[in-house]
Amino acid sequence: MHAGRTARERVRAQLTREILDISRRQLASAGAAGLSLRAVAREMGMASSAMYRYFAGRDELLTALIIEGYDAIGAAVEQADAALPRDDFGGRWLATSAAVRRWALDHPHEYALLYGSPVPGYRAPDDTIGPAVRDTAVFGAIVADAHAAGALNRSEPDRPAPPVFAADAARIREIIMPGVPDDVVARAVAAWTAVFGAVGFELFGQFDKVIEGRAELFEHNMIELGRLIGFPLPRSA
Amino acid sequence: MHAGRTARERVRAQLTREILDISRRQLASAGAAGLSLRAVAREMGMASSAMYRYFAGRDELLTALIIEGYDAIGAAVEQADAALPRDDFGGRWLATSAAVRRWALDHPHEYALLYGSPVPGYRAPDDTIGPAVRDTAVFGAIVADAHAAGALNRSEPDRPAPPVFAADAARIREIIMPGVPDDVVARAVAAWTAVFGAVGFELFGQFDKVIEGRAELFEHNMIELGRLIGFPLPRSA
DNA sequence: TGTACATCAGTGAACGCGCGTTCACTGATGTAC
DNA sequence: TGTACATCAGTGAACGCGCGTTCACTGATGTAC
Repeated sequence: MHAGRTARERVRAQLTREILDISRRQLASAGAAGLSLRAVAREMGMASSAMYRYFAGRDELLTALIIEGYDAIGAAVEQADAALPRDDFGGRWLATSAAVRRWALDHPHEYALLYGSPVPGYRAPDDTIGPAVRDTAVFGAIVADAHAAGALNRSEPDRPAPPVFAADAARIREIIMPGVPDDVVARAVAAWTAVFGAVGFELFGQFDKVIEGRAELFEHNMIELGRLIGFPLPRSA
Repeated sequence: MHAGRTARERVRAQLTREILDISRRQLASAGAAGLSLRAVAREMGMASSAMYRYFAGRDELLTALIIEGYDAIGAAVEQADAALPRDDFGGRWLATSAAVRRWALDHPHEYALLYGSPVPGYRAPDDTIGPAVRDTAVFGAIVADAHAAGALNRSEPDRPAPPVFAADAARIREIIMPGVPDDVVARAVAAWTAVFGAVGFELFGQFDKVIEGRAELFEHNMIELGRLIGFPLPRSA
């Protein structure tokens, strides 16, 4: 199952892959700001000028890495979600948030590229927007499914979302959370950002010398946050 | 009120300040990874070698910036907290979380240096640990005060924290949250990381083209999160 | 108050390194007839 | 099936740049007597 017909096309595809793999590996040592075409070329055993047959420049390479990264974490989250019965909303929430954490721990530098500080001097083109929401779309579907099934119940009384948020909520509803009312969208955003807050703290060192039982605390907190949205979740961990 | 007695000492202190100020400004354009002694020296109108009279090297300069950053955000949070009556626990929570967001928006690159992706090749020395908890200590005091006053009440039933978390909770109690039981510590950690998750998403671009009413959504979500801890908070925004 | 000496800030050249990007080129692969 | 030409991958040298750090030095400031 070779993608291109001619030998040239096949070799090209394979070398492009190799460049991306090596680049991703180099992110780990130098970070995004230090990603260097010359270093990649060196490891490929090619002249640095040959890189320009594959990518128009450093920024285009970065963009490709970002898109692949979003796709990878998105796929991981989709897979975690797909493994559970559609009506196990609490389980799906816990599985997807855990998948985000797992992927982040397994690919710390890619995670930093996607969700950490922006790379100075680099501006992401619009191509990255689509892949960027892949993981969030899974989460949105869980919330939408649970709401449609009438399964979102909270002991906390509901508070209306702020009026200015109505436009944002409408936009979010349209893309990933059909039929979900504003205040639930707001809580969903809160919970989803909290997932990345917890992952970021763990990954970027804020938990160092403070929190040791990280996996357990993460799951515990995800249950609390899931309750905030209203997912049906177990009483005790 | 000059710190040093001799003219030399005063000039030295002033130039050190100037180097730090220029460095901080340069963080903005080049990011932490691109911070360069030579660029700072150029802007100071000095030979690059002269920098070594003030800092032993690039890493020591970075460390100084990190420490000043933690101190600055810590001071901002302290100030926000101090402006409210000690027994207005909900207000103090909202004020401190808002202060974190405010400071981050006002100093995006410093925030990225403190809470974003680690700088590749740089390892923070232990000097940074103390200042790093200054903001968190304020938050811890609010939780501890509220708990001591018996003011933490939730509609959600309590869930015990996971057993492995006991050691972490003890450590946290000792440093910043005296007298607070494990499950409350766990929820406090969840809420505090969620603050930085929300700020990070806003600052690092995840909200671009999605959320416009950011200040309002932030405050709304902080009320939800504050309820999760059990702070007394208003019913409607 | 004045002199002799020690301390320290700042200079400028240099070392050795890496980077992104351009350009004219060689030689291999693919295509049209 | 064979030949002529076009396309494309990859080379290597070069341009112009920036970086951190070291070192021997000059000259000004501070200190002890």
